[in-house]
Amino acid sequence: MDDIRELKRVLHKENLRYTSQRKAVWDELCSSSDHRDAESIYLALRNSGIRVSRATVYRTIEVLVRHNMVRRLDLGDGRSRYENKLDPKHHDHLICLSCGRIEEFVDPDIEKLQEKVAEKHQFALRKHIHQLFGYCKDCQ
Amino acid sequence: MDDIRELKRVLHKENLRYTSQRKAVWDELCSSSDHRDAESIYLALRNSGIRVSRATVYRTIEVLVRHNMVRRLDLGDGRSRYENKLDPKHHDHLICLSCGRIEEFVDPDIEKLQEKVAEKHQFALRKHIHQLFGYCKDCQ
DNA sequence: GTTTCTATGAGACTCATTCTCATTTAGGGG
DNA sequence: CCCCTAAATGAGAATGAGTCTCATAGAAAC
Repeated sequence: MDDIRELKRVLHKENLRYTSQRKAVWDELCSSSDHRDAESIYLALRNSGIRVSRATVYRTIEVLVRHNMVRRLDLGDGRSRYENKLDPKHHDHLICLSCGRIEEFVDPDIEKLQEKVAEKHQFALRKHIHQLFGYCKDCQ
Repeated sequence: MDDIRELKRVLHKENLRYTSQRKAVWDELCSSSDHRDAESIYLALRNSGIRVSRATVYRTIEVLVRHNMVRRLDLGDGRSRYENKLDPKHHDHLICLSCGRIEEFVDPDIEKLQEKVAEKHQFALRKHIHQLFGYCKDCQ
């Protein structure tokens, strides 16, 4: 991956050091486009022999989220999930209540309507959460 | 409040007993249309002299949510909020990132588009979370 | 290489929520 | 009204995701 450049750029900008652990966490988040929780990232790294602690995984994710390289998702089960956000196309999520499967959707009309709602309420919109919960076609 | 009837009906339907604690939690949730967390409900009841435990507050809310009398909100700060849902008009939320103020919104067009998205993905839609985060007019 | 100052790891800690289990209570007979 | 039994409750222990602490390791500057 050459997205390492992006990581270096961001760390440099904040006067943070480029370390093997920060690289490893970012690589792991780039290696799949899944919705990963912190523990699974921690375990994946440990299992591939990388010496890292949970604290560092959390601390690194924190930095990545702050710099918009990673998006934090809350699926309502008490564990945050993270997805690599370098691929810049915005999307929201459909979540199956039975099997947990996650599908992504984009709807420009909804996006526009959201902006109108915010405007009407005089809110300066920064982000949104839009999640549809139901049963996927295999679970109905 | 005469919504006590609704509580009795639901408890009866599930062969659960009508207790003073369950009544108190439900009353408290009806007494304001706010977005309350479990601790504030617990404290409000204790302060008005009602003998109840945190466990019972949580257990009762669980029943109320299961029976659609209460909606659970997740504002992303690690504490669930609850709102009385007897007043049946559905709404979603605008949340101020600075002062925490919550405004409600309804947009029938968005609701319709959501259904279309679910249909396109062959999901049987059960519920959704739609939250807009930004800065309210006082905080900008 | 030495200095300096940030990053890390291990494990303690926090805090919302859930669980356990001994005790109390609701509610249907008698 | 009282009894009986299963369900509900309270107190506090347990859980689990996430954060904090602090001694040590390692990067960057000199």
